[in-house]
Amino acid sequence: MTVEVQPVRGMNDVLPAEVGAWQRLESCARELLASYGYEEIRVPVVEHTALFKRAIGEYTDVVEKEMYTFTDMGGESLALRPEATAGIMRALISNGMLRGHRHKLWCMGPMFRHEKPQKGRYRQFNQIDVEAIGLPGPDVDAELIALTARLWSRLGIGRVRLEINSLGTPESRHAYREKLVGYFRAHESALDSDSRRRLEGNPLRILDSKNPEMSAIIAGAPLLTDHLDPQSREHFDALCAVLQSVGIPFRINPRLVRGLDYYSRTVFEWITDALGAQDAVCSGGRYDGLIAQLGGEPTPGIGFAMGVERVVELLVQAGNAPPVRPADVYVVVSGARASAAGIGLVERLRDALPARRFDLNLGGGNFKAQFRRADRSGAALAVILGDDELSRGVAALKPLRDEAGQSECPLPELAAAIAAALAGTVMPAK
RNA sequence: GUGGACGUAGCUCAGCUGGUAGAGUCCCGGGUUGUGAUCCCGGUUGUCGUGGGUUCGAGUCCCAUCGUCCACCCCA
Repeated sequence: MTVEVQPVRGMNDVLPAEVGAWQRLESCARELLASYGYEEIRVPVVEHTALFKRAIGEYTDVVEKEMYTFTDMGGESLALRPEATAGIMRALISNGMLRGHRHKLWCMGPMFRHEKPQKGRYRQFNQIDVEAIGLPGPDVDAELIALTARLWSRLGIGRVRLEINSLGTPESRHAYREKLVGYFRAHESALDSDSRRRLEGNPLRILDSKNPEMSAIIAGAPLLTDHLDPQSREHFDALCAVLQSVGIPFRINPRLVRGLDYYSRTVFEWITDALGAQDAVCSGGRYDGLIAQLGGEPTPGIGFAMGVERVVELLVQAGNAPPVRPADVYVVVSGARASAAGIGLVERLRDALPARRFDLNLGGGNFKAQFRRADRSGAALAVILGDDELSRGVAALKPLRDEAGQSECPLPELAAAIAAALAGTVMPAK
């Protein structure tokens, strides 16, 4: 295939056969978020590069090597958003929405990261992003997690489990980080090359290493959980208590750290064993310092991002992707007069039965071909209108999915007859 | 960014130690001058991912490149 008709690497089409699973997730999430009092916000896909550097952290992988950055014609450095939180916080500040107000917001759309694609990891990918602003928690932390748990159960997704941790305040995390670096420096000869590199940039991530040879040394490392400041400790204990009281199982993972710099205190991650190496389905945490860091009035916040492609994959694997819904009625026309009258007839049927799906044979074709199309369309019922029927003021009705015979029906009664014939079939969801 | 596997019809795939590309499916037409899933008959479809090289001759061997998948890394 020539290069210009290939999609850009890591950027995928969602085809009609797959789109049902996306719609189910989207409508389910919309409904659920509304029921928890969250409002939708839409923000640009492009922001100033500096915003992401400030928010996410200049020395994170996301900013350092994964951002789609470009200079626009005015000479400004802009970037395709690699995540949504920064843009939403910017919107709250630029629209003067803080001033002590609380906001519960969600946002859905594409994100961009220049990574090497693999299963569950794409260069353009979609997230459902949920943010609660102006609430210090831990009550909102627990509610947000409960919301995600409810989404899984509504979608019938079972292969996920929850891990939580607390990163403490920036101060306590900084103190812990010193201690951790000291420990790893003392064992530097035992570290692999990845871990040595992280010692400078992000020593907390060493704890997350997948290298089995590192597990012994990691097991001996000081734990973040043991170095929390008293308020963070209390916050975290309260969160755990609420989760227990509402019956959401979780595992405390003291090695759970997040990749973006802005997180503090509560972090959580829903992980799965069904997606290969990309096991994070939905993750987030508290970012109490972020808004102030961006120049807004100091305001606490917590949020999470859900990987839509990953959740859709789980939905499909669970067998809960809705099947493509075929037409209810296929209309076969024959002869010049009937062909011309066909569209008028179907338009009247659509007026009478707005929830039903009508597939009018388009593009001609002989009877055999039209019936073949009718069959393959999956329609339950064929309506046949030929010049003969037209001149007698009737149409023929033929059930395609059972052995009931063909019948004729006067045109004025056709809609009622179709409604009766389809009575046993599923009406489409709105 | 690093490593491994793989690219043959729209789709799923076959193609021996190099000899000039095949099956199923799909689609279209006919058998049935107005009746579909089966059956029978017929038909269309390929720069063998791309570009070089070796050879009398390359889908097959070599090199490069692009793409897909998987893992590392990173993360949703």
